[in-house]
Amino acid sequence: MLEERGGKGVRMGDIAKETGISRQAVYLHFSSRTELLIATVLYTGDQLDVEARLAPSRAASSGVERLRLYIEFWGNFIPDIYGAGKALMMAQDTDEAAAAAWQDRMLAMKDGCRAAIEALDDDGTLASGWTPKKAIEALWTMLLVPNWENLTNECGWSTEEYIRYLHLIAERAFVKDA
Amino acid sequence: MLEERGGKGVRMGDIAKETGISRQAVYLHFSSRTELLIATVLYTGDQLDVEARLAPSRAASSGVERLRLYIEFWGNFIPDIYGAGKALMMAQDTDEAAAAAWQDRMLAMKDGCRAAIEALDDDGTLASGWTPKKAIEALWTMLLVPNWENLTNECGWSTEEYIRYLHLIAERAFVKDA
DNA sequence: TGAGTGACTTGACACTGTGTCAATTGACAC
DNA sequence: GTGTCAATTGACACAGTGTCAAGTCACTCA
Repeated sequence: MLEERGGKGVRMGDIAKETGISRQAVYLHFSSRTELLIATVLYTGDQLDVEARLAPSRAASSGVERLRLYIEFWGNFIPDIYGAGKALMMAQDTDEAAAAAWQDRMLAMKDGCRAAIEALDDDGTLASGWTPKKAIEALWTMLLVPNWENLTNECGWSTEEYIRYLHLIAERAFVKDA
Repeated sequence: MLEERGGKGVRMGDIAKETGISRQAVYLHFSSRTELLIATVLYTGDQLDVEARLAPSRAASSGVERLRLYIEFWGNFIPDIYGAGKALMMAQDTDEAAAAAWQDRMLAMKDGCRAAIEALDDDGTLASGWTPKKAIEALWTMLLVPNWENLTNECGWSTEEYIRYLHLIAERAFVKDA
């Protein structure tokens, strides 16, 4: 349902109706809407076998390749978690627990950015002007979901275009002589 | 108040209390919370004399300079509208009118991106791999408020750092041989 | 057979915040 | 001295989340 509706307009009552149980029964399984959303995000991640999808980028033989493959992983991953993710993002404004949970997921994504930038740095191919820390933060920010949201929803970019142009930007910004 | 609290937790009753009138009297001036937020964003923009601040970038003698000056303008402008802007962004999720109003402001910002990229294109200095349309959309997305929010709030970047590193990224991504 | 248990149901209710409505007040203008 | 305008007070509707109490139904174990 979250996927169908882009994370918007899914209430506890809707979920109950859809599953054929009462609204109160939903609360017997999840103590709050936020807890349900968090569980959904985590479950979705598990189902999609994140580890397997990350394997290529982890196996990369150079920093540049690692960066490319990580962007490719992420660009293909976002669409699959967007519904639940968006709902959690929206809940952030009013719910501390939701904010912390989403923040945690995003910090996990940041680790991938760190790995890519550090690999570049180790190769001596991190572009001039950057400290690794600043480059990690910049790459991380670029990959945040609202950017993907704007490029796909407002600008009509496909997943392929998102990946292609993020490669372009990231390589020019972060890779020496790219 | 919006500025102080980062756009969060300002209710109609709080505004009433702060101004020393009743909550209902607020509704005599603004028919809804969204209308008040929109008015605040527009008023803030007027107060800050956007036109004057934009003058340098408009007077730029090259595409590269125009891009640089536009980023500088924007980087200095965001902090000043962030409070009201954030409140409007948060209202987007539940309120169509808020979404349309914020969208409209962001489209105005996109015009600046268009001017910069087209100036580059006219100079023949738009980097390879881009169509002007895609470059405009990419630059626009980079400059969106959530990115600034992440870099300043989560990463602790100052306005100066934001501007410096956005210059770096944008020039490498969009300017030929930069 | 009958007590206990666990998952679930129904229905009522508290809370928050937005927005509406009706009746009233006090000041100023002509 | 009447009209008007800005504001007031207080009550209320609405949506959505979360809580609570009482009851149902099936299954298990002694």
